[in-house]
Amino acid sequence: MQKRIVKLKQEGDYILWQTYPKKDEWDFIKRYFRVDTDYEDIMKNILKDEFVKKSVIKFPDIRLLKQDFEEALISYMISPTNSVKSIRTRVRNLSRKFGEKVILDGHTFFMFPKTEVIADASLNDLLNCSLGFRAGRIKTAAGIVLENNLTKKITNYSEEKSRDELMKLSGIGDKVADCILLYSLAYDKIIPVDRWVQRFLINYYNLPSKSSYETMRKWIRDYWGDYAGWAGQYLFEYVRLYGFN
DNA sequence: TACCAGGGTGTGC
DNA sequence: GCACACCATGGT
Repeated sequence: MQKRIVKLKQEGDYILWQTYPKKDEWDFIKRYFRVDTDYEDIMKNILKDEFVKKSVIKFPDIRLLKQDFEEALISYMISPTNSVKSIRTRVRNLSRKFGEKVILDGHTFFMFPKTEVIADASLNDLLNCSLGFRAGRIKTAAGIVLENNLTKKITNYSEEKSRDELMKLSGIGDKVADCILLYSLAYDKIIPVDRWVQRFLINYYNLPSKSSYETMRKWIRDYWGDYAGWAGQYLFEYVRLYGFN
């Protein structure tokens, strides 16, 4: 997918948008923001308890996005043992160093880098983006994605096959694979189980504190079903802001 | 300053 | 299968 700059503005109940480049603007907006999503159906499925209910009330406007596959893959490979703030900084470092520079309305933007640029980058340049031990893995993964034409192929794979292929890449385990599956390939039944999700599963839903990833994945699927990913998104925001009081 | 961060890998059992 | 050390680096 082509990289874009998106300008959004809320006016009452309406969102105004503008993208650069302008070509296929509506197609992009529709896809990226998942405009066709049936929220009533989602709510019908996930509002099963007081925890989800109060999270939805607190953050009613949270939406899942459908992000570019390669951008999601590289971004989430940066995430392990990093804070959200650090991840943002490092993604920005990458964009500033390797991304296309665009000046629009007097503002300077840097697009997220093309995968071939990451694959061809020197390890030293990647390390200068503060990627640390992830730098080599990201460079290698970028190369493999291109060689195997994974971006195209994965759209024809099942969820399981997609996860298997992603986890063949060094630096992608269960959680990162699930992030890519949810945020880019829109498998809405997935909740990527990170530290915060573990905490709310244990503290709210009484799962044993040493449950395996697979155990949690199964529990999530049984309990929330096809739209678990949405429930996870609301709960995640809630516990991060308000903790477990 | 010491501790934690939207985990993954390798090793040892 | 599970436990554990280690991994770079920034933020607080």
